Amino acid sequence: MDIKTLCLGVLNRGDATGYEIKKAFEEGPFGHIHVASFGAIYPALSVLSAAGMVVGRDMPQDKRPDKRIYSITESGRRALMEALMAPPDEDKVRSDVLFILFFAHLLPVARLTALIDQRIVWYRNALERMESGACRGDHAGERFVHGLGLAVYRAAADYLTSHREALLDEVSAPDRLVAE
Amino acid sequence: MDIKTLCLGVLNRGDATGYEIKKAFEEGPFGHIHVASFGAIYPALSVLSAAGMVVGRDMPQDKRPDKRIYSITESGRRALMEALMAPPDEDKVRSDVLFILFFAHLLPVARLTALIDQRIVWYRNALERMESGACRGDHAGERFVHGLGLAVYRAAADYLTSHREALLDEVSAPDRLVAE
DNA sequence: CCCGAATATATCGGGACGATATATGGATGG
DNA sequence: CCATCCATATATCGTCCCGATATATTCGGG
Repeated sequence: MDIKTLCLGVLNRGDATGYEIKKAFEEGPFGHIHVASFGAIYPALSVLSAAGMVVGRDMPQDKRPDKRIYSITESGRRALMEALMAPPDEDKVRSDVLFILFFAHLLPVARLTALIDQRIVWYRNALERMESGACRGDHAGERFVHGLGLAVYRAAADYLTSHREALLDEVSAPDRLVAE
Repeated sequence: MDIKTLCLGVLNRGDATGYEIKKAFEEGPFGHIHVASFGAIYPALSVLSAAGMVVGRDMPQDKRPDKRIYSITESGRRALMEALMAPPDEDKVRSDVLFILFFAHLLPVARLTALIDQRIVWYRNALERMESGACRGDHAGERFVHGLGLAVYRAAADYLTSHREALLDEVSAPDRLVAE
């Protein structure tokens, strides 16, 4: 799914600035679905604008930098629908933390502890935010995907909490030195 | 985590070719942790080789294309350790399917059904592969991360199975036409 | 009072992805 | 029986994206 389609998807829910689109992929309704960077969003909005799939209105602000509020057009909605009907790519995950934890036996126990504890905190914060309903929508699909995100995050947080001790015990066991 | 580090991580578990490294990120022990493409792996191995962090031996084969088997060096292990001690980046997820399902109210019910059912099948296959132990390792961290992957995939599969009907009912309800 | 965080847009370089090329053998199927 | 696809194996190349950086201002906390 290219960035242009992602922007159209966000704008289909309501008008937004580039900055607000970014937030939708950070802590908003798309938080656990997709990432997107400024360096991709702003050029994508320019291209979409030139193609007539979105229109932007400049909103000068006093106490803040000027905004440009984008709205999706009929042509944009058609392009979104077309993209939604195309065969989806495979999911792509990149987790530095899991990669590092994979090599737990090579790491100091203090680092392992910090890594796992920080991750549990991260999940707790994400769950709190998502449960607060700040990013829950009206449509069936939004609630379905939101619920899936909650279920997955809860499972991960539970696993980390319940298996944390066992891992730390295992890597700090005395026979580790012998095996080494 | 850049591709060079990912390659070093795989090679730290044992010698491998570029092709085998790719498979480790598809169906191997890193399957649910990280993605990596050929177009990134082969150049990374060349750079690592020039830097002396891996060494490659050419293995001519009769009935197959020739292989180049890489091994990690002491210098490569140091570089891996250094990368493992650096602060990890945030997790990055890209899920076309979840993005599409988010707009369930815009899609034909047949497409929704196919999308969800295919996804359930995908999770079942992944779980079967992971439970078979083909990609379970010896070290504590490998088993920990493996277990986390299982827990998360099971939660996702369960959620999809148990909420599938409700979503399909909701989007095919008669009042959908009225609301439209 | 200053520093950092938040709001807001824009650009640029480096790097990864995905498609494609090449070669071949085994399996699947019409 | 032949054709087509899949698996093995490496390599390159264009396109797109990420992440860092620049710029400007306001608000809140230490």
